[in-house]
Amino acid sequence: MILNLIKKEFFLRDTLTVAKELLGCVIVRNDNGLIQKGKIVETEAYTQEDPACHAYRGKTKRALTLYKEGGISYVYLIYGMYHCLNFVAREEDYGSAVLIRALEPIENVENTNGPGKLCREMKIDRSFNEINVCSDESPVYLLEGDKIPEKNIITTTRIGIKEAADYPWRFYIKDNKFVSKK
DNA sequence: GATAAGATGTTA
DNA sequence: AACATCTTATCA
Repeated sequence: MILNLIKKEFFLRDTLTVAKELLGCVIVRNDNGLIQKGKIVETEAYTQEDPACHAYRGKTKRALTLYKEGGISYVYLIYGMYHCLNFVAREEDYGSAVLIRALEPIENVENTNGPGKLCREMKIDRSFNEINVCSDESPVYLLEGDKIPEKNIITTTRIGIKEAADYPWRFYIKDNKFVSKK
C-alpha cells in the first residue's frame, strides 16, 4: 500500500473537519533512521473561540504557534511532566489546533493510548514545536491513511478540561482498542 | 518577582 | 483518590 504525504491544504480548513479527517491517518517519527509509526485513532479540536484553548486569551508567547499557518506541529508541556502533540489548523492569524490523544501502534511503538504517553513513546518534546509535518524530511510527519466511514466516527465531549467541557469536539474511531480510557 | 493552575499518568 | 512536578499566564 502506497501512502501519500498529507498536503498543507488539508490543514487550512475548519478545525473540526481537520480533527475528524485526521482519524485513520498515520504519524511517522523518524529518529535518525529509526522509524516509528502509529495510526491516529483519537483527536480533540481546539479553536480560538474556545475557552479551553490556549489561543483563547490572544497571542501569548506560548499560543503564538497556534496562530501560524496550518500544517505544523504544536508541542507543549502539561503538569510539568508530560508533553502533548498537536497539529495546527486554519490560516495564519487564526489560533486553532488538533490534539492527538491516542495512536494505534503500527511500527516500533507500544502503549500510545494517551496524549502524554504517545509523546514519551516517540520521544517528542518541545524541540519538536513548529515543525513542518507535510514533508518526509521532517523528524515527524503525516501520511494519508484509511478513510474512516462516518458511521465509525464517534463524536463526544473532551477530556481533562474544565472550561467548555460540554463541547462535543472529541473524535475517535468506533470500537478501537487503543482509544484512551476515561 | 511571586503565585496559582493545568488539554496527564502512575500508584495505592 | 492522591501525587508527582514545572511552565505559563496573571497578577503586583
